[in-house]
Formats: sequence, C-alpha cells, structure tokens
Amino acid sequence: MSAAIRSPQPPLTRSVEDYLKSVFHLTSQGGFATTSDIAAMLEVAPPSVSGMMKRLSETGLIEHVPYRGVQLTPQGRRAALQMIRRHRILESYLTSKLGFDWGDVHVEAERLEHAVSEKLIERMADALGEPRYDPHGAPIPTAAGEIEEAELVTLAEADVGGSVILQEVDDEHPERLHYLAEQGLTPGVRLRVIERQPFNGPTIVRRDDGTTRVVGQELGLLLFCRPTDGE
Amino acid sequence: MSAAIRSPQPPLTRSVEDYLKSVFHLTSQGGFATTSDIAAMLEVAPPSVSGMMKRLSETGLIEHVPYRGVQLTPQGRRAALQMIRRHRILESYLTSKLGFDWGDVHVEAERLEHAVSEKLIERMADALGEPRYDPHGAPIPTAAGEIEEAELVTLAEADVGGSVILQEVDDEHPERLHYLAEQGLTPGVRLRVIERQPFNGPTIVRRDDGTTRVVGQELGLLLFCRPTDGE
DNA sequence: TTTGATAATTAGGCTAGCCTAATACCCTGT
DNA sequence: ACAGGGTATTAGGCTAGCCTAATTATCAAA
Ligand SMILES: [Mn+2]
Ligand SMILES: [Mn+2]
Ligand SMILES: [Mn+2]
Ligand SMILES: [Mn+2]
Repeated sequence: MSAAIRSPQPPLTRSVEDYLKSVFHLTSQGGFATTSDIAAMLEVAPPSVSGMMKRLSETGLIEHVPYRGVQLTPQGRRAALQMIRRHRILESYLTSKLGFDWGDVHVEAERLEHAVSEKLIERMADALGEPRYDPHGAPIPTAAGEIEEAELVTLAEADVGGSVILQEVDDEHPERLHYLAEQGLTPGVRLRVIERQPFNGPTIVRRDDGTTRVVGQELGLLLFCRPTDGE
Repeated sequence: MSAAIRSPQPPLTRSVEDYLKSVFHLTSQGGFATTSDIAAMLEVAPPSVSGMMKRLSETGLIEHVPYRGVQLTPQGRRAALQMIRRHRILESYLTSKLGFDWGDVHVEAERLEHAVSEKLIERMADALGEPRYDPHGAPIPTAAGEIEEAELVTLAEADVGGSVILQEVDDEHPERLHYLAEQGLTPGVRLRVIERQPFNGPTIVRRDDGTTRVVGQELGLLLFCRPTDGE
C-alpha cells in the first residue's frame, strides 16, 4: 500500500476551473478538445492554451496528446462537473430567488462559480428543492457528480414534418434570450417543424397554440430539441 | 473612426480590493495606516505591502507618505466603502436567507465580495429590506457610500458601574462567535458592568434578565459597546 | 511524393502579487 | 549628537497567466 495520502491539493484557480469546463463541453460528444477550440471558447490566444494544457496534464487533470488535443481525466471530469453544478445552481437561484432575468444570469454565474463554497451551493440547491435543470434547460449535475446525458438535435437541423420538444437553449447571449422569451421559445415547449427554407434559411415551426414562429438558422442552432417520434 | 475611448479604470483586482478595505479599517480613527499593520491584517510580508502601496498611489487610490503610512484618497474611500457594503450585505443575506450561522459568514463573504455584481448586491439588499446593520452589528454603508460612524468602547475598557449596549462584535472568529451566541452576548443586548479584575482580568457583566457573564479580556476587546449614561 | 495550408507548439516577454535578504530611514535613549 | 532597534523600502526572484512572433507538426491536394 502506498502511503501516498490523497494530496492536499492546492485549490484550483479561476483560470484552471474555466479551462476544465471548456474541455468538458468540447468533449461531451466524445473525442478530443483541440487547442484552437479551447482558445476560441475562452477568448485567449492558442499559445496560452498550449501552456495551460501542459500544466494541467502535469497535475493530472487532463490527458494531452500533442498535436491532437486533450481529454479530461476522471479527476478533471469530477472538477469540471462540480463547476458546472455550481454554475447551474447559481443561475437557477438568481432566477428563482432574486428575480434575475434568464438572459443575465450566465455572466453573473460565470464569476460567482469560482467564489462560492460547496456549502453555499448546497444551501441554494436545498432552497430551490434540488432542481434538475437550470433556467436554460441544461441538466444540473448531482452533488455526487452525475449528469444526465441526452441526444439532442438543434432546431436548425430537426426533421421537417416532425415534432420536437425544445429542451435546452444556449445561455450565453442575453439579447437572444430576451428575444426567445418574447417569442415563447422556452424549454419545455412543443414544436412542430413545418418547413425549412433552403440555403441555410429559417425553420418555420408551429407551437401547440397554433401560432407559428420563423426561426433563422443562427438562432435555430442554439435551440436544442428532443424529437418526439409520434405525430 | 472615433477617438478610442479607454475605459477610465480597469476593474480592481481581488488583492487591491482587500488592501483598500484594510486601509479603511486601519484609518477609521484617523491617522495613517502603517505598512506593518496592513501586512499583519492581510497576512502578507511587509515588502508586499510597500510594493502594493506604490501601485495604489500611482493609480490614485491612496496617498502614501514614505516611512509614515498611507491614507485613502476620496476615490479609494469610495471603493473601500463599496466593498464593505458588499461584504456586509452578503453576510446579512447568507444569515437571513440561507440559514448560515453568524460565525461562518465572514469567510464566505470575504471571497464573494470580489465576485458579486452591483446588481446582485442591490437585489439582496432589497430582498432583506435594506438592512442597516450586518449580523455582527456593523453598520452597512449605503449604496451612495455613506456609513454611520459611532464612538464605541470595548467591553474590556468600559467603565465599571456603568451600563452599555453591546453594539458590534468582531466577525472574524467563528468559534468565538459561537461562544458569544451561547452566552447571549449578541448585538443589542444591554449590560451593566459590575466589576473588572485587575491585571487585564475579566470583566463581569449583568444582563437585563439578571444573569451574569464573566468575559475575559481577550473576548472583551472584541465586544464594542455604546455607553448609556443613565444608571 | 512533394508541397502548402493549417494547427500546434516553442521562444521570449510582460504584469500582478507574492516572497526573502539586504539596505535605508526614523526615533528614542543616552 | 549619536547609536541601536525597529520599521520601511529596495533589490532580486518566483509563479500564474496572458501575449506575439517564430518554428514545427500534420494532413490533404497536387
Ligand atoms: Mn450559463
Ligand atoms: Mn467562470
Ligand atoms: Mn465580515
Ligand atoms: Mn475579500
């Protein structure tokens, strides 16, 4: 038996936490997260990513295959899921308990997630009744680090003629979220895909109340749907 | 096209914010904050303070008189008061709305104060009904940057025979705060100073319910009281 | 198979914040 | 007036994270 005590690891920095989240999101469909994708997501230069990847693989949070990309180790995945839980609980709490608009909570959570204690997050989760989805429909990992995985398709590529449930909406653009709320395009709504214009044109959908919406491709790519096979 | 508009001032870092708070607290009775006092309060080495004081005076947040100490400029004072408001609103919110113990909120607020937005603080203040004192009895600065100043005396030096109202309690030591709560020594309580033992001995006080408490000097120095002249 | 575009890495530099060790300053007691 | 002790500053160094410019690896097209 190794006497190696579970390292009294130094707390992760804000940067490290955000890198881990990025890698998690970029590898959620499997495969590797590339340097340039991470750089784009975090708005840093690619060499900054190379440098950070070196450090993170030295500390065992990621596996780095040079010139290929990176994946999270189990330890890195745990840390990433913890951050995602924090982020989504915060978004939920700000929305439900402090009257924040669903368009404004992401940027706030992006900072707070690095400053809250485990205890505070669990108090918030408790006050909310252990929510399973955040205000944008994204699943909230459990405190134990489990997260629901779902096969979703964007509205921009959903089969014409089929029906879908709008499940999750990209949370990063306040103005788009305001617009979507106005249009009644919020998680949970059922939509029938009526038509799609060619050349990356808009998708036309009908809500259950009979009204229709014309959704451009840019927006459609941010609406994640679950197809409902029947009618 | 247009003249490049530079953001007037980059956001303050966590370190800078904590230094400004320290200077505020150390100069609240007037005079200068010394390098070694700041160093002790922030648990950094004195040269770190010298370096930071240089930068802060270059950015106009403090006035530095070499070998004497520092004071806040109006701009530095505004920033410090804003941080103190954040800190105290956070402590109040965590206590009132999320069931935190008054001994545990300080350390949590010490981190969160650097991550919350102005908007979030005002939402919390609103939810609390614009509280004027934090859980430890410290006055909360207004959003406009005004703070109540009071002449308080520690229980360890209050006149024997007089009466005092316990107004404010040092907030940094969880165990001491737990003990004080047990003893019913919380802000607002009225105490008659019965006796004080010599050689920095304890102060004996009587509460309005007739029970007495023996308060050692170490604890007594952390209890800030307002003398009530009458009986 | 060579080549060129693209992506990734390395090289070198910068700032914020911290440190220790060395030095300078200030004040008080003689 | 001056010496010592204590405090403050300067000198020099380190890490985390970021940057740009230069270099190298990969891969697909010619
Ligand atoms: Mn978000
Ligand atoms: Mn973040
Ligand atoms: Mn506090
Ligand atoms: Mn702080």
